[in-house]
Amino acid sequence: MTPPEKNQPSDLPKHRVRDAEATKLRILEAAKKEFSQNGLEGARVDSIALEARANKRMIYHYFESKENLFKVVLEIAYLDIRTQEANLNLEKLPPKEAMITFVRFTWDYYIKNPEFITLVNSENLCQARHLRDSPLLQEVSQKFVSRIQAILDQGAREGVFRPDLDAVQVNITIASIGYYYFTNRYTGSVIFNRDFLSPAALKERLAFNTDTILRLLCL
Amino acid sequence: MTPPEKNQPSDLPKHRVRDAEATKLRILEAAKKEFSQNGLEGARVDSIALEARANKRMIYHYFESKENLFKVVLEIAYLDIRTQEANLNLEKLPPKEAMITFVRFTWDYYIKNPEFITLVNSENLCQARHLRDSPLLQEVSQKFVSRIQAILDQGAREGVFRPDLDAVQVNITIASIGYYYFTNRYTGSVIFNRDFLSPAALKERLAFNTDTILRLLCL
DNA sequence: CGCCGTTCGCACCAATTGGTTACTTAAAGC
DNA sequence: GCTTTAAGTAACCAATTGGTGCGAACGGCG
Repeated sequence: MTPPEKNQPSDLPKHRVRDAEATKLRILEAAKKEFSQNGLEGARVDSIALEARANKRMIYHYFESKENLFKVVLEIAYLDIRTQEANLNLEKLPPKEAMITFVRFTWDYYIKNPEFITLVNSENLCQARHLRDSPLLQEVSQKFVSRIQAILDQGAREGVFRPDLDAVQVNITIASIGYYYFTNRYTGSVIFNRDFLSPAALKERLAFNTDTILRLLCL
Repeated sequence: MTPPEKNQPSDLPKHRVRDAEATKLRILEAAKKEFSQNGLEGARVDSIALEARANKRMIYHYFESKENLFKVVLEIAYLDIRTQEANLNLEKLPPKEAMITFVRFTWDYYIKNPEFITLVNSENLCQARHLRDSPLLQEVSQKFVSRIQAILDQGAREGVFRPDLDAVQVNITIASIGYYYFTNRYTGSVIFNRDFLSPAALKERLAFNTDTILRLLCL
């Protein structure tokens, strides 16, 4: 009797075709999942290898150590959110619309990329020792802050925003009111006896957050 | 030659006096420190025993397992912040002053109890499985929300606050703008190239947060 | 004083962990 | 085709981990 899945011609072969890049990507994807679910200490290298359908030896071949693998995963995650944010082209919008869009983008990003938050939490638990010397990340972040500052300044010039708003403070506030909601959704659900992730709750919270930020920014 | 510290008569004796309560307390204190520094998975039972100057066997005797020890530590931490908050007697203050005091209290609590934040983060990493069934905590939290709601309602009646403010949303916002600042201070310092914990930065952020909340609450 | 439960300490275990040695095999270059 | 380089595998290891078995000793009670 032939195997039923004939439409997968020798799919999942015993000896996979050699493809270093694909293997690296699978490892990175599996590592992101494992690290975000279990933290840096809780993550198991064997689990990552299994999930990536790669041999454990390959992980050490490509990424040297568990710690370094975490560092790479984290850097990619940071670069991703900054890249997507840059692609919003906020500077082409009126300041108020730009900030509303930015608040919504940050919110949506957390929803679509829940791993990001737990990865950042893990990095802070170990005092950011992995990206302490990451000049690329610092440069990208610097540009990011400058873009937000330009929007705030433009808004002030147009008379819709308060003058002298600090982009760092504003950005911390925007990130925090979304970040906290998601990172603490489990304890929050217990304490406040609410489902934090119901569509209604999500919609209500985003509206609340947008309102909070507009009240903070506008004259 | 006699030992110099005569004022400590046989302090740190080889065979410590038997005191179950004191031993439990030392274990809990050491556990809080270890869990908050290394997370649930990263924490080492041997380290806790060493730090507590107790035998590892005692930890399992009094607390059954590492997981249960974490649960007890976490519950105590939650009860502590709620107890201190209740002792503020916010209801005796005018609504606006009450909320300003509450924002400052939350902020100060995070500064004085940095372990609280990392413990909560650890609990959320494992989806709050330890305090999922903690009726005591749920009851305390319920009263806490009611107190804040009473203040918001009173403020609305007096015409200083907007009507129909949701105490849960407001409280999440107040907690978040402080919590995020501290939990992400390490990655934040790298990304924004600032010292998040300098006295000037702390003062500025508290002022910013108080302003943010007043703009959110007031008419 | 002597009993006995509680408090404590040592040595130990089975299981798991991150990481490695030694080898095989596919594919790119000539 | 043949060689060389790199991709991939399996078995293994030393160290560490959460957790225990068991005996010792302190101290309250009768």
